[in-house]
Amino acid sequence: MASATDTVSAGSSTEAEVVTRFAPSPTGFLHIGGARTALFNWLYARHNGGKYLLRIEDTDRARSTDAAIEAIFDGLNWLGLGGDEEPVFQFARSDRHAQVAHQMLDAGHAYRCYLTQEELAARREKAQAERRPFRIDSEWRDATPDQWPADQSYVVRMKSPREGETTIPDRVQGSITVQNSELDDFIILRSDGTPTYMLAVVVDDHDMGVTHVIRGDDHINNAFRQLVIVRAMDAIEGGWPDPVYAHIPLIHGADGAKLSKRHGALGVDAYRDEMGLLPEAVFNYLLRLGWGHGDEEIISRDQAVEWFDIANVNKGASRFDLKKLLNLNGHYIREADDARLAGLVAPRLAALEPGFDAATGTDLLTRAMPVLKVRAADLNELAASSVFLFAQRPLPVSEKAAALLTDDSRAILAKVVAALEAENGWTIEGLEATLKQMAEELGIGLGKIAQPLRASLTGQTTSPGIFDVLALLGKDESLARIRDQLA
RNA sequence: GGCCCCUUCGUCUAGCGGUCAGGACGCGGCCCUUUCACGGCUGAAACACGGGUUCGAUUCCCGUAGGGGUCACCA
Repeated sequence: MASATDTVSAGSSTEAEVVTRFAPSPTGFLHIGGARTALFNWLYARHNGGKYLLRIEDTDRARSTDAAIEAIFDGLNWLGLGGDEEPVFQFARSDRHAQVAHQMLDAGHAYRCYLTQEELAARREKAQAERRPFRIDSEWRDATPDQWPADQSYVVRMKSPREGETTIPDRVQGSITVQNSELDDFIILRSDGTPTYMLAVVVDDHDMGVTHVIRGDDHINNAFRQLVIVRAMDAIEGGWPDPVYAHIPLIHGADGAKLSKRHGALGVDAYRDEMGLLPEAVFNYLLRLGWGHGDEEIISRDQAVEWFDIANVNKGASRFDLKKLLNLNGHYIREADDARLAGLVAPRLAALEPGFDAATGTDLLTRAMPVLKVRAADLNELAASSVFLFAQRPLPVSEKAAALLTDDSRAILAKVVAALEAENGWTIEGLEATLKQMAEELGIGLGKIAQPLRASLTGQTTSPGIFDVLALLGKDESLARIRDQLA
């Protein structure tokens, strides 16, 4: 059966198909670094017309949680980085992992090691005390079955090569060479018979047909160990080619240190919910972190798929810059559809202004969006700037706005009321003409009218253009708000 | 500490032997302007250091320094 499958796939076009995968462990939310790894995998697969798969590495039963799994899928879907097939859950495949381990055990590529954790710890300490590097050198490596203790548990270790060197032609980092003497006999099956990550990854990647392993460069050292397994299996049954490795640099915090909770290793849900970012902005920002295409900054999804190549991925780590992310977000907000934005802003606005009811207010919110969105960098700012539209009279007036409402300006506002009452069309153009004419007649700048007017209409010193505000609020509400400040 | 990797403005990057070292964010100035934004123009700002190779190095090689990653019966 295996040979039949091989024969079919060897000559078919699927043999050359690119298959990538994103394999997070569900021990926490999907952080920004993981999101970028997913993005690069997705992009590479799309660019090459291949497949992008998801695998949940939940073999650490103590630390894996369903909530984390949900958070990861949620985050990926938000960014449009869901897998092309149903995700694989690693833990469910432990029997197959163990099976492969035993194949290697039987073929002599791995061995039963009866060293206890206590013995290992003692040796490690001793080595440290003598200040010499510690490397596991198990006396069980070449033990014969008759030497195996009767009822003592054991782990299964790989017989890593001890001579020569191994070179990985990494697509991002270039050639990476390590002396095989640096490789230790790592464990593939724990004493309770469960597989370790090192084994599971290799087996799953093989079984899922993964051709390109694109992951953080903190896995570089693992690649050499994983290759030991790959080559052992290839020697045993064939059909286990070395995967193409591409170790992408990590993302650091603004201070250059490893990303931690303090500077941005938040879950992507935080970027969405707390910071009010748009997925396309995060997508674009992450794309430009460690990768570039000439002078291009604003890059759409389709454009990214067309341009992306691992060859252009930088080797050095990059720092996370929230300012630039926000700038990008502002750009995408300005480009976003008004109704969509209104929908996103509604819940935030409801939390800020009880007077807002999504059922009745979304229409006005949508109509206001064109003038609101040009001055917001995130959804929170957008919500805050739309509060005035739904605030209940009499409006709360900020300190700065109150300072604008002097006796002189109230006198002007009284004239404004009179002029506006006579206004019929209530169009932006009409209102503008009326107030500009009034300013001219009074021999004052338009600002002398606009600022107090803004204060009375919005309770703030900043807002969209004053004629837009008047038009949005409507005649009755506008006049009522102005009169509130004259009383 | 051993091993592996990295190094262009403050940050993200372009560059792939000969460029006034380009763009973006941020910062300064100017313009637009009823406020705030947006937008436009503009300014300051970088090839870590030392050796080579070469007619010529930001670019190739080797050191140094700095930074990062990794050294589990975690993933």
